[in-house]
Amino acid sequence: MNEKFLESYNAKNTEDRISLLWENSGFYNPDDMIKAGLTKNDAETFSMVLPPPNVTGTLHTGHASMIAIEDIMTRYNRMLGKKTLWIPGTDHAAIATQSKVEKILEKEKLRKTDLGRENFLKRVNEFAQKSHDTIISQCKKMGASLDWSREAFTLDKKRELAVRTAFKQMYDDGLIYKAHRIVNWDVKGQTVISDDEIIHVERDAEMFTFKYASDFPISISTTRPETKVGDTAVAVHPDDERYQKYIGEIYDINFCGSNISIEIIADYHVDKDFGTGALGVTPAHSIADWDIAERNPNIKVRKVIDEYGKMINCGDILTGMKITKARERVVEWLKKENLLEKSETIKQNISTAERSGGIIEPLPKMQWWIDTEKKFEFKSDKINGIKKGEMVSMKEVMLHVVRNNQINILPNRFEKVYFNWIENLRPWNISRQIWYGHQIPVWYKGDEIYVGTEAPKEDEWVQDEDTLDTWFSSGLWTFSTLGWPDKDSQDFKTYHPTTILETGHDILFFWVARMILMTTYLIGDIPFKTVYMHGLIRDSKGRKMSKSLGNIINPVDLIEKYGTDALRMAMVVGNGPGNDINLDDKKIKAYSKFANKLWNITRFILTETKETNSNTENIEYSNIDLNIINNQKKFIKEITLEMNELKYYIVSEKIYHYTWHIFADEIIEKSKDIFENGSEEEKLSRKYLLIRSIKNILKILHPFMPFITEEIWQELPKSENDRDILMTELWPE
RNA sequence: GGGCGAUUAGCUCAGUUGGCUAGAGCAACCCGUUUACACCGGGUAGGUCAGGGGUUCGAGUCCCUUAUCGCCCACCA
Repeated sequence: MNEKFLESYNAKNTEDRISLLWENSGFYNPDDMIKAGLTKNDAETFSMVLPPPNVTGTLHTGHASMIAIEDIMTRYNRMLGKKTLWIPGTDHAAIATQSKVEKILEKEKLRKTDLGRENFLKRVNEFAQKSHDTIISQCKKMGASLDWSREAFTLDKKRELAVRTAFKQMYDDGLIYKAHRIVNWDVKGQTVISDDEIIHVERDAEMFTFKYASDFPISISTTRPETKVGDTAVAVHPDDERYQKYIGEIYDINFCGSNISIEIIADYHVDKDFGTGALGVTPAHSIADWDIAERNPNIKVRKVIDEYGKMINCGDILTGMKITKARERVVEWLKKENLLEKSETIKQNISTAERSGGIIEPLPKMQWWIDTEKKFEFKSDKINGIKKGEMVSMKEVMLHVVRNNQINILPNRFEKVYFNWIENLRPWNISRQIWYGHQIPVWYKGDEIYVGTEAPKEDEWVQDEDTLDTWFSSGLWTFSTLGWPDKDSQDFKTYHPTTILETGHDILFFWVARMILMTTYLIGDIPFKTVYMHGLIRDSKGRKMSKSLGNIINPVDLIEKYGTDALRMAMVVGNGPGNDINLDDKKIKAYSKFANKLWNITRFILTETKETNSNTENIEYSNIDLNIINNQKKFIKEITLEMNELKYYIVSEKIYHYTWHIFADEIIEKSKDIFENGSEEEKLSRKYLLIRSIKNILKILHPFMPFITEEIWQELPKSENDRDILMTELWPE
């Protein structure tokens, strides 16, 4: 018996060493498993991508729990004998990373424009590289059995080809188009963002009720008086008797120094009972009003706010003013002109940008869009219910594959959320006015336009300056990591579609939906069969972990303190799909005790079975022991079923319970009596039983607590039936 | 405004298709140092399963309703 068993279990002295053993074995890579004869060449496959962490910093506890669950899936399936591939990678995260670096530059009193595009990108790349290295080492500390030989980055060369290929195909099919439409403009971040990157924040706002002019027949209400110089209509409900007589009339007015022309129109969108029942329509600076203008094509669009949040094109008084200043100025003017009728404080949801925190200023702009409603020719016969060549829209396919259960989302309730999102999906704005990301693969030369995977050879072609929404490249992730667009890629043929996608429910729309969109369109197939959504990790009081609360826990600190195995168990036990869990130090501590318990169990067994042969097959077991073996088999059968149903949160607890309270408290305790008073046959039988049991326990516990189980396995006497590395063992029956 | 979730022992939570005499970990209390383990063992106490109503032979589990907390979505100016 190795001397280390004379002391308590020491995770610190064990985990890095075991990590190296696994890595050097090469067995994270399914090809090496096959070469070594440990996996059959024609075995069933299990494949999964690691949701690529953003290179914006370090991993948090949420990542740690994600890695724990996914590694359990991976190790379990590997032990089932499947060709098992878990692909690592990181995400460039465009806006998120760029804003992070801009914030760092701010401290140096620098702006990105001071550096210029090239130098700025150099800074971002340095930052991203550092962050990447930290993330990778954290993944390894967690025991993640990721195949590092296949590591990918959303912004590397191979992924660039995938992005450009996808873009070109969508462009050629007319699904990607350039259009002048109203967008969500982030004044602070100086870029457009998509609808999903908006965070609504409730705030107090002043709502003013007034008339444009004393001879204007209808009063309107607004919280944004400054935008009223951009009004081109007043909309009333078609059935509103108060205003019907005015519909169709046009009024030319001088409003706060600006000449405006207002047509009174009817639109069903207007709520008769809200405010005055009449809505001042500002098509250029309100998304809802833009829609009204689209329904009423004679309504003009007048842009009065520019990209810097300043008033433009609106007369001498306001032009050049900042928005907030202009608001005060208009109110002042209204008062002076005696037009203001009412002013009250109301609660209002204001749109802010997820990353910069700046207020969103809707304004019209030329941008690239993806049309999810336009029909295209479907590419394959792989989706039940859609035939090759059939004309379908992305929206339809996205709904179809989940409705007809070709993709299952767990827990099920998220399917409803998913459907609701798709049904209300607007065109997806994919261009960003930032520098870090995939530059749009479009080149211009005068009026000519070229879209392709490479720049045109001749001179004078200038590439579009915008970059793509980061989710465009992550949408391709399940297949861009497997060699697509190379149609001969062996990985793609073998491992796509992936078996499962495990991720947080906060990125259901951002990522999961976009992967389904991209894959069904480009490949004509699903990206994964099952979506498993884990919950958020909160602190011990159930609060979200955030910088402002100062309650962020670094998983590496927890690992230092309790060991990775204990942390993994704490994150898995009781953590069912979709539910948030509170992470308590006490819980992790409990599982570090469990690791020690297992260690002591091993010590006892090794001491008692010194001279026993390690082959436990074909033994004449006593009746008592046969009974124990049968119960153990029943137990393994039971948890195997639950493993297949992805119920790790139950299985982990059951193994804990079995190991401690059945195996240690009952079976081992009674063994002492047998070794003292039993017959020779009974003693021998019991020794074999203990060896057999500990091996089985190590195997079933291995996906959950890989380090300690491997460490013990390495010290156990092996028989010819045992494999050298527990990670490569087969799941017991 | 729409949708979803949670409410089970002092604390954190399990409890899948209705069969439970309702479980686990931590905390508490009592006993125990018999060589695997005091990071331990044996034991005790603690719950009208948020409230109310219903379906059923039977409900923590299904239905309705109320309350509280939380989350997501939404163009109410």
